[in-house]
Amino acid sequence: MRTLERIFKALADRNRLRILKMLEVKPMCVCEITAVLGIAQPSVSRHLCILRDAGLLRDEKDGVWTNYSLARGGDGMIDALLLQMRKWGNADPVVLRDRRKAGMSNREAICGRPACSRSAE
Amino acid sequence: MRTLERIFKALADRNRLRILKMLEVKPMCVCEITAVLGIAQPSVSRHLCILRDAGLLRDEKDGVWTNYSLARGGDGMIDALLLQMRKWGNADPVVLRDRRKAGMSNREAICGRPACSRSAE
DNA sequence: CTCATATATAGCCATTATTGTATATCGCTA
DNA sequence: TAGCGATATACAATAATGGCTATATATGAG
Repeated sequence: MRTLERIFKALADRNRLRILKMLEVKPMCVCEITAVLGIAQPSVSRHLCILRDAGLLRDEKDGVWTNYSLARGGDGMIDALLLQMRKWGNADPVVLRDRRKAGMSNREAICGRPACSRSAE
Repeated sequence: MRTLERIFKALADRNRLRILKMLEVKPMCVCEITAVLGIAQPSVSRHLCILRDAGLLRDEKDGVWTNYSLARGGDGMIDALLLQMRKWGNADPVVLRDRRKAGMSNREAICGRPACSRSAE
């Protein structure tokens, strides 16, 4: 019950839904998600934290970056919910725009300023 | 997106989840639900309103009473969600207790005081 | 070591959500 | 019509949420 409530609380926010819908396409790092959402980075960090704590996302550190992706293969409840979610909201203009933005601006385009020396990637 | 958010917001509350889980067993009127939840009646009314506006419940007036039941046969999204919900939280102690209470105390037992003249039912 | 960058945390503020009390509304019965 | 009970609405107080700014942490480069 506590778990169920936490999951639904995590889903009960417009920006967090946007995050989930864009992560359905591909894993993304915090700076990419921040660029798409257009809100402050700390806000994004907190949203990601809430989604992760609810079990909906997993994070994987990759050097300086933290990549977030949809959780899978864990709790059956989460899997079922994420599977359902994939069917919903795909025609929403905001989701479409976010995905377009996410597709265009990959990490290099966002964080890849000269001073960042991201050439190793 | 707006719809999705409203649905999840409706589900993101402990007492509203309790309401849904007890309505999975049988339709109930407001006074029955109030007796089970143990919170003030206006609060219950408000919760029911939120769940109904999200499309999760439907209400049906029956004389003095308003019976609430799970929505069905309407939006595919709601149906799928309610179907999933039936699988979750059934072992939760709170859900079990609520259902036991709901089963024992039918409307007559709750509202059926002598002055209420519920003999017609 | 020092700096720059990516991400997380802390603190504060504005908004929203939840609750209870009081009151209004509606339906039934006498 | 008067009265009672079931439900809904109004309102005020408190709590929770989401956003931003500032700062801390961590990782890699030089």
